[in-house]
Amino acid sequence: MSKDNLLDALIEQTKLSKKQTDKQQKIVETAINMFAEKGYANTSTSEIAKAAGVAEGTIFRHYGTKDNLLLSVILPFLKEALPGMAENVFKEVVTENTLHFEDFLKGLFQNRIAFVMENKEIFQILVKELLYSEALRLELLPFFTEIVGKRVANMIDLFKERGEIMDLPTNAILKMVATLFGGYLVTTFVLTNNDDIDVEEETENLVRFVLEGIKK
Amino acid sequence: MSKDNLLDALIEQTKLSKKQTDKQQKIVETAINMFAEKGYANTSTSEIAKAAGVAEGTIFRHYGTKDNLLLSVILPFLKEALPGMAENVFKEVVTENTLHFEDFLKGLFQNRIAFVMENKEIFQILVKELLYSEALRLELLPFFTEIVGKRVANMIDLFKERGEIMDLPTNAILKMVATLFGGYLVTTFVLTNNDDIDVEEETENLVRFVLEGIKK
Amino acid sequence: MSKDNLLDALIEQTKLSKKQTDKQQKIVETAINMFAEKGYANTSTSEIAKAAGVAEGTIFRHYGTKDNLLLSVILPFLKEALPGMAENVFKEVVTENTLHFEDFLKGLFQNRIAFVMENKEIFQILVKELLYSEALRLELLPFFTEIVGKRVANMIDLFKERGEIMDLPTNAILKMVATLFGGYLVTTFVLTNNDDIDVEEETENLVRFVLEGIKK
Amino acid sequence: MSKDNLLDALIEQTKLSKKQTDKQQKIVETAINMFAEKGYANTSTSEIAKAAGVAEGTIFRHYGTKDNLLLSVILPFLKEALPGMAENVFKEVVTENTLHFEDFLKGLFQNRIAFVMENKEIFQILVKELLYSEALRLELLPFFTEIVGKRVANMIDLFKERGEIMDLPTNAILKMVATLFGGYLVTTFVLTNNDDIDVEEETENLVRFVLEGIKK
DNA sequence: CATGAATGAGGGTTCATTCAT
DNA sequence: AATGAATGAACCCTCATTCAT
Repeated sequence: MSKDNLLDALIEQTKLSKKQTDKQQKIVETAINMFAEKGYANTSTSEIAKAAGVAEGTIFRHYGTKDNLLLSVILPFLKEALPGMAENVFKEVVTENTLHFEDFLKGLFQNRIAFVMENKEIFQILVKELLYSEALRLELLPFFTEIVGKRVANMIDLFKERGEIMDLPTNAILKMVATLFGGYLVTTFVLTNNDDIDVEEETENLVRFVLEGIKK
Repeated sequence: MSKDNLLDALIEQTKLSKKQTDKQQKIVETAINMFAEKGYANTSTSEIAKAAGVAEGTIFRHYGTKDNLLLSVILPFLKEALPGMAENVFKEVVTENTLHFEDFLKGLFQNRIAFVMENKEIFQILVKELLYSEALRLELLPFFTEIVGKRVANMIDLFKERGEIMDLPTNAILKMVATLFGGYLVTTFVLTNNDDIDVEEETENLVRFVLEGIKK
Repeated sequence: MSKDNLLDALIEQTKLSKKQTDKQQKIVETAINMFAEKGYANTSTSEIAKAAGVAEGTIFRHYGTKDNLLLSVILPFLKEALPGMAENVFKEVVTENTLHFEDFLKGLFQNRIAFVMENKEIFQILVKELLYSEALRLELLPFFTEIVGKRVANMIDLFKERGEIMDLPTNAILKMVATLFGGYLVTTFVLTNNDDIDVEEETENLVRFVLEGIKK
Repeated sequence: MSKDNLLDALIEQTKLSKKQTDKQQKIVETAINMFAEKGYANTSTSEIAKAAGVAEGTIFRHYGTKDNLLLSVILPFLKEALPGMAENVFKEVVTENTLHFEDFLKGLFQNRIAFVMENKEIFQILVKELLYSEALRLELLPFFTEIVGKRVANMIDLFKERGEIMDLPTNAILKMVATLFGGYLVTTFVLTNNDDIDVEEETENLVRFVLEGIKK
């Protein structure tokens, strides 16, 4: 990561979104596939160029750096996954029908699983690089905790007040739920490459587990 | 991973365990630190050599390839973590005092957390490379499921019969527990570098969550 | 230098002097600044294009090659500095007031210092590339000796006959004077970037040194 | 120039002077020839490698950087040319036989001309890069003025007191002499590649010119 | 057993130049 | 006339690996 500040890059990119060339699109597409498959460090720009049917120089004309190409792949994903999510998702998910925490959880899980399924490859890249690059980790994790964590924490607090949730520290609850759901996403979409998933059923299982555990 | 069969390598290594030179020990030690910190792909053999106070040739004299050095780092860990665990751990954990599933779970979690804490760096390497290398993934995951999964599944079955656990498919239960515990280990020891953990308390939280969920 | 013959280029250019576009002018201007500052080899056409506010293609549309752009920068300077000088300068400098060699020398030095000061950047480029490019050197130096050297030699001969100058080989005298004056120009305008110079005084010093040396 | 401080590099290098491999020697030799001929910027490391009969990697194994290779070429030259000169040369040159300034000047010129002749190619490199690289210029020129300039200034002062030299500002005199001699070295050994020089005679001419000028 | 010089394939990147628009 | 996307050769540099000592 050459960019010092991911957020700045994110914002800047939103502005710049000049229309892409055909070649550019092909490059990004190819890069996504290859990064997802073999990891960023194990994919060479010359491979990408060849696979994209493009001269290697073309990559650098558009993205300047390999690092930057990675950013160009990740940022649009983050842009939709994080801040966007914070607002839109919760609007979608939390409606009048959300009578119980269970409903909220189902909505959230289904929505996010669907999103990751649609962007599975970028999700794979992100997870891999998050583990491999401390820089990325340091920049992204707090950001994530801040934006997403807080919202969910609020919901937990809300339903704690309504008496639906155990009287444990919100943070502890949040951590458990996040760990489980994160673990689920990584296991399902990165470790094993499950393509046909019954989202409904998986969600059901996750939510039941979160709420009731396994004890009879 | 150049080795076609991790298991063969594992077995072979056990035999070969010829006594290590001082230099060899220093090399492996250094490699562990650097692989854990920067990832396998981002660590060069020359760096390792320099940091270990050893000539670069020495590394190749002992390990032949860089890949092989990685194996030499990972295998002893696996050797203890997997098959060894299967037997010894369960012996330790499942005693006459294990009256309830809760006791089993506590014992297992505590034992494994302790083990990972003792081998944190190798665990980091393993997780990172598991994501980065499909070869490693393909070889290790089934192996893991087979050896460890089965044992735990047996325990679940046992306590299902005793009426302590919900009447859900054993696989589903296993998956939830594994996802949560795996997610916990990765989050705690790879994503964030938590050094001071109250194992007792963390275990308590995990077990309670697994058993009862969060619903009041 | 791709052009085989600088003189031909020079002559040709004189004819072609078609009116320049605004863009063209901006390109040349910018090129002069950047070549002078960082040297020809260290300045890329894309840098020039960006700094000139012009598309990179535009440079090549007008100048064909980077080499040619360099020529387009240097040639007009040479055109005025060399053949032009030979005639005009000597007309200006050698008048009825030129009673003594001292007067001639003062006039010549002042005139040329003024000229270089007005074209300092191109002079810097020329000196640098003269050293870096043997082709340019081979083409320019004989030319220079021929055109300028001869004229000055004639003057030296003239004043030798008048008994004002030592009875040494004209060539030896010429070489000394040229070395000193050339060294002066390079030191002052290339090596150190002296901006405020008392031309009068500097000339005075140079001339006195040439004529009388430093011995009491 | 990546090294921030040429002096530090110079000092450090003196210490490190570990014995060179045959290949190393060949590399430096070849680099000297090619840098001198075509300039640093126009010589590629692959060319050097090929010409030296060495793998390109070998260059970088020993010198790390192309910049560093340049330094390895220049520094030993400077080490002998500058500080060494300051002491040794003046000891050689200024003896009891140095009755007059003329003697000093002859000694100095002859000695330095001989030195440059012996190291003609490195001298060419140095001059070229001095013009091309502002960094090098900024670092070297003050250093040069300080070490060498001062010594000569002292001599000038000495002979001014003895009444041998005109009563002009020492600095003005120094500048003239330096400009002439520097100009002479550059013209003779860089601009034109004079191989057979009658050092005796050239020195004679220079000294006479410095002392008496050209006026009858 | 240990060294470290040497290798050469490959990596990311730059750049002058071309050409369709 | 002007653009700027595209090119591909060349550039500097890294690295796992080999081998003579």
